[in-house]
Amino acid sequence: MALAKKEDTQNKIKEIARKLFTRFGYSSTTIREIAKESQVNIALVNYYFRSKDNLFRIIMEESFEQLFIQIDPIINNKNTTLEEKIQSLVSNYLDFLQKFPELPLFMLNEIKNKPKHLVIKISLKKKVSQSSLMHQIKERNPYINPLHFIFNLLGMLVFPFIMKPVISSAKLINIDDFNQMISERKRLIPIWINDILESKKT
Amino acid sequence: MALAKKEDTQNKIKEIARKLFTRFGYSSTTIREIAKESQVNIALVNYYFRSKDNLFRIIMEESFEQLFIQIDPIINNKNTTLEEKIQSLVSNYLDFLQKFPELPLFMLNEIKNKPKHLVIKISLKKKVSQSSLMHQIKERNPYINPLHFIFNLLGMLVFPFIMKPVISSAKLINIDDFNQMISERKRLIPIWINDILESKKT
DNA sequence: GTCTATAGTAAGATAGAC
DNA sequence: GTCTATCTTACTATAGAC
Repeated sequence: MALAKKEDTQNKIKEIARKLFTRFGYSSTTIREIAKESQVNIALVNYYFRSKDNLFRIIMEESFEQLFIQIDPIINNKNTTLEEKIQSLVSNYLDFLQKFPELPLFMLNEIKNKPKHLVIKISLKKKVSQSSLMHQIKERNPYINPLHFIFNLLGMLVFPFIMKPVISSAKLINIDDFNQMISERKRLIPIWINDILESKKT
Repeated sequence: MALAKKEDTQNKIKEIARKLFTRFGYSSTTIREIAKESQVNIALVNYYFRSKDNLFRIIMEESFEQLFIQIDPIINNKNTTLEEKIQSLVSNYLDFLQKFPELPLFMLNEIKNKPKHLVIKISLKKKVSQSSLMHQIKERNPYINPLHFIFNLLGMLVFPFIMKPVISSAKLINIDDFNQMISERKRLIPIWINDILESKKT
């Protein structure tokens, strides 16, 4: 009972913290606000997580893993064609981003501001460059650095969500039309990526 | 003479502030640090700019204008073809981004965190949707919402710079290879955009 | 496990001297 | 125009009671 309560409270604090960090960033989020929204005292947050910095680090690591756990099994599946991988990536990632639309901008910005949090991710290079996806891209179009296609694919997926705050503020389109466009992109991005992979080899 | 000194100091403070705000964001930048780097006292910063918030607002407005002053004359030029517009956009914007690589991530993040700063930009909708570029895209491919192409074009241009901190931290590629890739993209993006504009109309 | 109370620090802002 | 000194506030963190 005490244990269950403990797990509950600790987890509640973490999830509130995740929400606030993701929305407002590290510096604009205070332990006070986290405690208040979690309906506990400031001291308790530090009791469970020792410091604001440590709490943030835990959340960053979890978010990072969440971001990459989506794509890792897809890009390293040896039994799928390039087309199947792209289709699967687009579909899974857009679903994921619709659930957590603020995650990419938050992560990218915090990584920029505090590179120390990135110690774990040096493995990223090996993960990406040795992936099955990378090899298949290289095979399909040997004339162009495959990173270009990674940039293009990731950009097509992520960029609308990074622009979302601007779109909302400027009332460029409303939220329904935005979601409508994301649905269309599930169908269109694989076609576009295929087009540019097949593009004239100059 | 006193006037020249005034202009000098005021401007120096603003440029230091711009650098710090752009690198570390609003909340992580302190007036103390701005003053220190500008080699003046805290009081002087407030003397010239009244408050941190006001200084930030001025810099945001200038940065925003700088971002759009690049593209406005290009997308609204009635005497150029779609291909010429795209070529010109890609070339100018990548040059601009190589000079100010941190600007997009900074702007996008601050807009997300403080939407109040976006009052001026409701005109953005009219600017974009009524632009000559938008009409030409619609003409070229009437089957797909032209915003898709705007997303794709902007994403292809901006996304590598938004990813730059991750790339550096993860040592995915080094800075020379990055710049090399940006140069290649000046040539490649217009080709790719043309490909997806011509894509099968499903 | 959870709270109150408080120490210690750092921030934004301004009054007043030069 | 520029600085020193200071007020006020808000933050992180922890000691100690329950």
